[in-house]
Amino acid sequence: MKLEQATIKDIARELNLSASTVSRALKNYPGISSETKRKVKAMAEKLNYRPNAIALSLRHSRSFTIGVIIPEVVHFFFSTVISGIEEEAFSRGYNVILTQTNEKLIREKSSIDTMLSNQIDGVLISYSKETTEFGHFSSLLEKGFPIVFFDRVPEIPKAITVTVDDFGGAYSATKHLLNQGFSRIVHLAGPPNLKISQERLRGYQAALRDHGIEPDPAWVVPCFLGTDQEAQQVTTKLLHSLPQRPDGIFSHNDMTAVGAMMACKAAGLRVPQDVGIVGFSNWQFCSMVDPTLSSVYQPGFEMGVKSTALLLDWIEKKFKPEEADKSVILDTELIVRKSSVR
Amino acid sequence: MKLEQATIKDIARELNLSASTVSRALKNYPGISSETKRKVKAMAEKLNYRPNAIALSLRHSRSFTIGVIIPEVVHFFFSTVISGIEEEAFSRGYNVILTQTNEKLIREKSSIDTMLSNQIDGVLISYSKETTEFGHFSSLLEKGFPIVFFDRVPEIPKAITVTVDDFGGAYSATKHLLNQGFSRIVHLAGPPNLKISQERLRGYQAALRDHGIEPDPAWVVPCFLGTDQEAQQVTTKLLHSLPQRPDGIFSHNDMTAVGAMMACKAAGLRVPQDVGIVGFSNWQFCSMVDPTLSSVYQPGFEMGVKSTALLLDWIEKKFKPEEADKSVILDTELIVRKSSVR
DNA sequence: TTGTACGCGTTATCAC
DNA sequence: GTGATAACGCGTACAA
Repeated sequence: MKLEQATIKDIARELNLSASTVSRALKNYPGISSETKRKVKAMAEKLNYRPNAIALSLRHSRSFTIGVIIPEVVHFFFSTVISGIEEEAFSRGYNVILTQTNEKLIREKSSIDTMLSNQIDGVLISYSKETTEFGHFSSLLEKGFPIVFFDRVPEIPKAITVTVDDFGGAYSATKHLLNQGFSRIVHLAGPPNLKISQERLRGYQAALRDHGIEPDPAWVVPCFLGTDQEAQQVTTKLLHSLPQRPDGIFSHNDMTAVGAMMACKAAGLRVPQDVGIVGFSNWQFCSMVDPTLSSVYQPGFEMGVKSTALLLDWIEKKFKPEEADKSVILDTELIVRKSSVR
Repeated sequence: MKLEQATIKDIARELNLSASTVSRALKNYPGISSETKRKVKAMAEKLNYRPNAIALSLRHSRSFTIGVIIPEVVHFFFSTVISGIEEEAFSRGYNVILTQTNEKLIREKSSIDTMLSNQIDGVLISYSKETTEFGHFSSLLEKGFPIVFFDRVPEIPKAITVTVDDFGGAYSATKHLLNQGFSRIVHLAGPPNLKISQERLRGYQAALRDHGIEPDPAWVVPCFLGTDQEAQQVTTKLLHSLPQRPDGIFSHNDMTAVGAMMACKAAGLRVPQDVGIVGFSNWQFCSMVDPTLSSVYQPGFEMGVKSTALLLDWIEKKFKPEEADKSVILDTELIVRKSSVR
């Protein structure tokens, strides 16, 4: 059974009017008798009329729909971004169609394809870990198609981006550990093709240097999967392999920070007395683990709102992307909890 | 700048053919010379032709899009369900448009409205905590519009539902606590208008009775928000207000279970030696808290796949909802960790 | 083997 | 104050 939606024609037939009159009456056009308007609206109500957005899209070559492409919904951070996106989009009369790539480049490309088929007006993208070249983005950008990148942003010309201050967040996290008297600080690093990983690494290094410590590459260990299991293994190995046992860990995300914490506890080390730990993102569970985990808060909701606002402004031609650099960097905030204070 | 998509007409013009010939050639209709097909396809490639899904929707009165309405994406459980939904939908050629209600009834209703305007072919719903009457669902169902409910399902006629065995999960969780020697077990209960809450409560009560314990209403405490803070407060109060101190906690979700755990630790009680705790859902962080949290696993991904399969089968008329009860109950599994084993 | 005409729902434009 | 027509992109019954 398909839902038989009443159309303008149905209303017109019932009232012996033309479709155009009905259309005008519904939209309160001048030059329609108020009597007619009344009758039309009553009938629309009675037939439970709902404008057909598909027909409107076809007519206007505008779908009032934006696409969102993210790696995974299960990430707490992305969940909060989504909330921000929906908030802004709905309040401005746009729909949102969402796909996750599961970190696969193929999915990323096919998502864009189907979205274009569906005549989306623009797209918000945070790309996958597999993505290393950006041809599928830049070809669209060159045609003037509105794209705003958030969080995981490519370094290509004309790209409009919304990020957080990853460098600053990493810097203050590391500085905080140093201030607490931790000096042999390792960094569990994210995938190097993501700019956020690079920035967090740079922030870590800068803080060390400013504290008179020359960063040692051996103290930067890859945790590219970003899972707690991986971090647990890596950290366990780390505690034995380095010439000096690390006494601080700055991790590129919270899952890995918790993994590191578990590894430390399993090795008989006390957190924070023996090892100080700081994560990145401030996920829900930071306040639930024991000891509670210090972390760098990223304003996910705000990022969603801001990216969407930029995209819709672009779509609605409230600015031209070439006119000015509209890219945005949002502030982070270090949330100090027990895992890093001794 | 709008993206100037090439249309069938463009291809036709370039090749001095009619639009219909191009259309047929692209779809490999018989009775088109292979030479023409070749030329058309080459030109389609060259112009980067993409069929306009909007036009197709209008023509077929089918959008090949399904709607998904959930309370919140930030819930780990719902995130996994979404993954399952996307998986099944995409593999069968459908798009997904997602909205979250933020537990608001108004948002739920308006979401349905905009989705209907967008001519979705069917909808998957897990309703909000505010929803207590189901007129906005049943009126659609009566018109034969395909709706499949998952997880939070209403008890209305004709509703097709996919749930997990909440009763069974709660029963085995409680039984497990009893078997471990905990006997004064409280239940942190969810909102009573949700059937899942009722079932989890019933499972808890049944397990107690089967163990010769008559359930005491005073031992069932509301935790309707479902947050860890709320649970922490409630539990702290609980530890002092009851005539006998509880030695076991079965909570209706994991956040509240962790809140309870924190309250117990803060009160100087050891988990699991003094108090055994079991949660529900098996969120990511269960293995990250200390002690690790026992919980009832719900197959979220599978739930997404199954609900979507049912919905699409209905849409594609592979079954008529009135013919048979197609509702599905998925098995849960108790994951025993440290918080409940002494 | 290919072309013509029409309709899906809506609205801008021109006509009366 | 209201009606007829055309157009958005596509597919198909019918005609040639």
